[in-house]
Amino acid sequence: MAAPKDPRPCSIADTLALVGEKYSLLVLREVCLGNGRFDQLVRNIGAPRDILATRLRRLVDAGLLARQPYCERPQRFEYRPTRAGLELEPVLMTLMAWGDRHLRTDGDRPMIIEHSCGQALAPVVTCRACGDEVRHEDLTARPQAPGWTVTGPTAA
Amino acid sequence: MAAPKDPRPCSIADTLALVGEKYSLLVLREVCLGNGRFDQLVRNIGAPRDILATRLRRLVDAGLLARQPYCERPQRFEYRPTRAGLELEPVLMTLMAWGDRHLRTDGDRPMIIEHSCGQALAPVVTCRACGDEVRHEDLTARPQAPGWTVTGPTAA
DNA sequence: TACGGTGAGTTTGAATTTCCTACTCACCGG
DNA sequence: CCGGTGAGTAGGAAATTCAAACTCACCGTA
Repeated sequence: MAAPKDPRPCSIADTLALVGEKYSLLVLREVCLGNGRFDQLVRNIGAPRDILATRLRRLVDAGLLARQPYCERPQRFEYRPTRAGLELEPVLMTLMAWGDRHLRTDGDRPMIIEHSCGQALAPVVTCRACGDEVRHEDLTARPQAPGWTVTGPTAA
Repeated sequence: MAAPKDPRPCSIADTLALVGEKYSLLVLREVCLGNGRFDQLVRNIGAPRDILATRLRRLVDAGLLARQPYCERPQRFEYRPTRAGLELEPVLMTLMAWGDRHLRTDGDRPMIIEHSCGQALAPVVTCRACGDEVRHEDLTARPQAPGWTVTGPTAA
């Protein structure tokens, strides 16, 4: 999934090169839920075992997961999210919200995340500076590196 | 990329089944930037033309993109994001922010998005109800459908 | 001590996708 | 007429994925 051909330096592409392969983000979902054992992951994600092993290695190497023994004799391991891995959780929340809104009719949500404020979590992406919700019309792309051309009027 | 084996109903998995294939989110990046023409996409993304054609068909079918003629005689088309497609832009912003933070050293960001408030956009995922930034410790998973087991103490 | 079971993978060969290059088709401009 | 552009399609080689079986280490129990 490395992108040797992508002519543009881009943090979206770089991030996807790490977590954009099939199953990778579902692995993150599971470890964030606390289901970090190999066979749990196989069952819950439905991925072939060999592919899962490959993904796990990659995520550990990238520093998104840590492989921790949870019992010596017999050695057993559990995958847990690192700080960096946890920082991708908002992406998962946002994807889930999008799917709930666009892929499901009405209130048949398979999972609700409860926030500490007591409400069901409805994630909103906001601007740290002003606090407003991020909307397409409010964004303007400012390329900082060569390789970018932005044709649209408002861009982002 | 359909997930016939995934034993869990999950909006994250469903959303990724739609936009999780290689290049799909980069296509969305480009169309959000206004670069919606086929050859632009090929150049900017670095995808093989046939794969790109497949992805575009899929995204149009899913209602994330619209294929609009921008000139008759010779017929030429441009892909533009629909409302639903634009609603995935926050996901892109969040992925970009993560990549900027974890995959790059210091200030070599390839792209800065300027928000209408005048500041460089730093996207933060917040809870719509209370406005607080979403943090892992504040989340609890409440499965609504069968097929879910959540082992972790705090989950999400 | 043998027997079946679990966790965590690895191996193997077939099925699927991707990749790359070339090709098409419609048109335009000189 | 000639070369060039936009938007794809075609063909075969290369890389990935898949499913099922296999390994290895260990545990509980009978």
